[in-house]
Amino acid sequence: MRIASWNVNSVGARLPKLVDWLGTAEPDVLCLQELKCAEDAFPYDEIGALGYEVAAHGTGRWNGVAVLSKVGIEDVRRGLLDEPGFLADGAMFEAVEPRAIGATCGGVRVWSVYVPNGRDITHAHYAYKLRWLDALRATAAEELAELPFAVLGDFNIAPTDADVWDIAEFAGCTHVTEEERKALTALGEIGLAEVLPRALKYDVPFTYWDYRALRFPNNQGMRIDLAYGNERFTAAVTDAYVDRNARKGKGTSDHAPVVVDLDLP
DNA sequence: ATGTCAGACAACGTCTGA
Repeated sequence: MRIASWNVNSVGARLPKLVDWLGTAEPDVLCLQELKCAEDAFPYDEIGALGYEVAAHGTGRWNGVAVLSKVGIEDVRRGLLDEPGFLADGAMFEAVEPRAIGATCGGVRVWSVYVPNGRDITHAHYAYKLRWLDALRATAAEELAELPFAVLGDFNIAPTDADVWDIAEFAGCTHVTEEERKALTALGEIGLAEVLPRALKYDVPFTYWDYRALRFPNNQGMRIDLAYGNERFTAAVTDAYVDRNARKGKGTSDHAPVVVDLDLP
């Protein structure tokens, strides 16, 4: 079974690239992040024509996650256990955002997650990010005993200093702090381990390169799209890689897909 | 060079977020 994850930065804008990629990579299950569309505006027909069922969780302009599957979708769960919301500038109330969706696909329990960015360590969005990660841990802890189980998505955290092109550039920034990395360690403490992908080129399998400043041609990237699985999941992994080819050229996402191959009993 | 995208909006340019 092939399970992948991709932050597409708008499923509408990315539809031609997404259709192409599904045709060549042929994942059985694909976790999407940053749909940037409402649930009912998802391109179900185009994706369904390729043989995928879809479970989407989205409200419009920001965020949005989905699971696509050729091997069935059951027990869909939208949102985390006690998921915190965010009080946006000028908003009257805190809003829970569409950042997590879980589903059982072909006997594997899969979560597609889009962890809050954090913006700046002094910003309320950063505290929100840490609270959100705590809710993710609690939700995973509740579910991971059954079935092969995995959480895949855009974590907006580089697990080690080597996972950014130049750690000196990130002094005092989000994505590389001790607190954020502790949240990843906490996933380990409940029984999840990271599936480490191989790079198709260069040493580090970066998954994200800013559109600006020629970051991709200069390979100034970050490895922030991650996959964590329980023992039953990780023991079945036969290969994992980042498909940086999907980041090449015009009209691409700023993220590349992470692909995990499994040989499940 | 805060350098590029994407989406929404009383809207063909400016804003927010990444």
